[in-house]
Amino acid sequence: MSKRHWLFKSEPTAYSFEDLIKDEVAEWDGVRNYQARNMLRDDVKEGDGVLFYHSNTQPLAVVGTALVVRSGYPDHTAWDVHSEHPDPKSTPGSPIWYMVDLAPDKLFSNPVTRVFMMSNSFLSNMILLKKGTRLSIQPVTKEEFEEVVRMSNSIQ
DNA sequence: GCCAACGTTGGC
DNA sequence: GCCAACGTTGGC
Repeated sequence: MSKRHWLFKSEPTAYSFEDLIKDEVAEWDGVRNYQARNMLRDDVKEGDGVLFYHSNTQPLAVVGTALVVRSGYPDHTAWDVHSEHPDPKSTPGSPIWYMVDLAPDKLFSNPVTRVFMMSNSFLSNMILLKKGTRLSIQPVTKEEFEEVVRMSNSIQ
């Protein structure tokens, strides 16, 4: 089983990369989209690499990398009526929603902006850069992951 | 099972 | 603030 790579979106006003650094480990809870759920439940594994992207902000950018430190497990906030995203249909006995745990890896000294990424033809197949995609958990290739890291290092 | 209405995401 | 692109809901 080789390591996979992902891109996780987060609105920094809700949860930023700085928050992740402060917290050291975060339960990536609250994902309520079936496509993203399936990846969290089945495919996102401990040790996988994550590009951490800030959405709905300025500048839009990948701001660092993170590591998956726990593979998919049931999102217990779903059956907590006081949580941000309760779902009464999900129960401990038959969970619907899943999450993983993330830890920060590298904070980019220079964020890789969406505009910069769009200028790089190597990244043209990234789901993030396609029009209208709202998926908050996305697979990226090893090459795309490494290219974004390289772009960050290339910025003066 | 279809599809219109509605709500949300998120770039611009 | 606008609106395109989706996902979900619910009437039929």
